Amino acid sequence: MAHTLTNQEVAELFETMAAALEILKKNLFRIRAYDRAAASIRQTNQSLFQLWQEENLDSIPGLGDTFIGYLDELFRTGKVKHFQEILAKVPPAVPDLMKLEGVGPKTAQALAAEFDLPRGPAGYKKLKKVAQQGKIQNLPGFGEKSEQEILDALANVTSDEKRLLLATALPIAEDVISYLTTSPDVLEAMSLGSLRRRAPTVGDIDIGVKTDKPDLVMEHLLKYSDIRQVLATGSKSTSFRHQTGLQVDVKTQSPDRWGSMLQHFTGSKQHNIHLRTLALQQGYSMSEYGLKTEQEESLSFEDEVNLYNQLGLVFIPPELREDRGEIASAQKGKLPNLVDLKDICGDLHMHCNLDIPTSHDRGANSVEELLDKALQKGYDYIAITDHNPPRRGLTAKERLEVTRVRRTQIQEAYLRWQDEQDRVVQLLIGYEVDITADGSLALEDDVLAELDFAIASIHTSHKQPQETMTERILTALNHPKVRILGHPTGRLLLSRAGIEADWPAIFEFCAKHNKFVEINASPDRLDLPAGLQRIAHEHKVKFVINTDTHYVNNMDLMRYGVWTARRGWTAKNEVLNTRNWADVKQALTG
DNA sequence: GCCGTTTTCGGCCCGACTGTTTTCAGTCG
Repeated sequence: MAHTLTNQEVAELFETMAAALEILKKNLFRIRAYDRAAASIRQTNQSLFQLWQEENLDSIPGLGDTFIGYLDELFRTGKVKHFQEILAKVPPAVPDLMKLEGVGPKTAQALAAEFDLPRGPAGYKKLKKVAQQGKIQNLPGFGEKSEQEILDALANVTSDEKRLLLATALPIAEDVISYLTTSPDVLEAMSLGSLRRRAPTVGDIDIGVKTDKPDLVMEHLLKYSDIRQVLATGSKSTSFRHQTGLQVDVKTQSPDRWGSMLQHFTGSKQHNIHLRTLALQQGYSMSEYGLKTEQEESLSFEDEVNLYNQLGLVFIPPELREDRGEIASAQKGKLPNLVDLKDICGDLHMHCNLDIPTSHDRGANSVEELLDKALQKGYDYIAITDHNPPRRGLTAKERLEVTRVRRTQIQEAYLRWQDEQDRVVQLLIGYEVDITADGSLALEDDVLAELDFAIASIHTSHKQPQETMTERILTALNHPKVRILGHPTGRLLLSRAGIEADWPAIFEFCAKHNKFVEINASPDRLDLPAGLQRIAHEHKVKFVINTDTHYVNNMDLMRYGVWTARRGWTAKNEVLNTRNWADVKQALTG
């Protein structure tokens, strides 16, 4: 009987092992190997368990023969004997204690051993008690301040650990940046880290400031009104907890080293480690300040392009910096020509507010409002794709009837609107059709025949087993009217994992039958995820980037879809809605 | 314990900040 574990659970296990080995003062590089493997597992989109079943675990960087052996044992038996032996040697409370801010393996070990702390909430409770009694400050290596810090960390333990959607964090960062730039000493300020890499969710906000007067900038920053608590402050770096609970790190750098600082704090960590290893091979030691030769000569960089070039690489866009092969590709000068927001010529998935029965939520705005916005954005075409009429409560005949009425109403509104414009915005009329649990579409063929095209999406029964799900999707895609697979995995960031399916089989089908795979720009979806896009490329799949607009201003979220596509290494020529109207019309209705 | 346009052995990224320290260890990113 196999034991299913999520990637997160396995990653945590490896992190716990790394901490235990550190406490036991084992070889530093062995510890680092566990940490690297954990990081690698965390950022893998594919299920580790599934990869194990397919004997593909060696495709994950950082997993060698030994680790793969451990994982094999873990998935077969639910435990790893070697891990249990190691973990038995450290107090059981250590992993929980390490979740506290400022508490690492050594501190956790010292506290757990001294006070005989149990694991979980009981351990936190006892720790709080001894801290309040002033018993911690008397331990060697501890003092009054570290005791207080432990109390502060305990107070934050529940509210912490939160990740936010990219679209939630970005405006917070933009507010801090706009405050910073009110100081004349700030020459430039921009978000770095996972925010700049446009990761789907972010755990903190990193901001870089270009300045010649770092002390004055930090002084200015500490007066920012939304600071809840200052965590650390110096002239190079200040960290604070924002009112929202999010941690914000602000770093300063002089203009002559701005490029190195951007690179360093944009990360990712794994990308930087790889890059520094490459630098070492070329005789440089690399840091946030620049490169140093073996003769201690320093090279500084005002911008990132020069820095990458110095290492023999073409510039790597931030979205690619995840150590997923981008460094090797940049050495060969072979990075894809990534799609850009300005390449987008239209939006092919949006919902309007016509009073026609729909199976899911209707849009909030009229056809004319959507067209106005499309014109304003310079689009050449849009598609209005409301949810299909429901199966319950309507007869097949009524579904056909409301579909015809809808089409007439949209067309009349469109013609009236277009008549008043100098520029043409082309319009397609479709539905977003539910893929029902058995793979049939939620509409009859004669209703589908009324449409220009259909997007097929899963909105129910997300938990079907992989084989059923795959068959279900392939059956739906097989209908000639269906041209787009909408929000393919159905994931909702921070709340729902995506479906399990045989993606290579689905992608192969899509490529062969000219079906387009949607990259949904809705900030809580960002679906198809980057890792699956990479697999889709291998099968020569074409994509379409859509906003799935329900409120007219959602059309401005297109940039999130483009960023997601870029993170998946998707090039302009792989995206349908970068093409002209004739191509799009042919592709969706031909 | 991983990994290889130097290698199947011998390397393995770099620095800021903090607290408790008389020169540094621990934590974090």
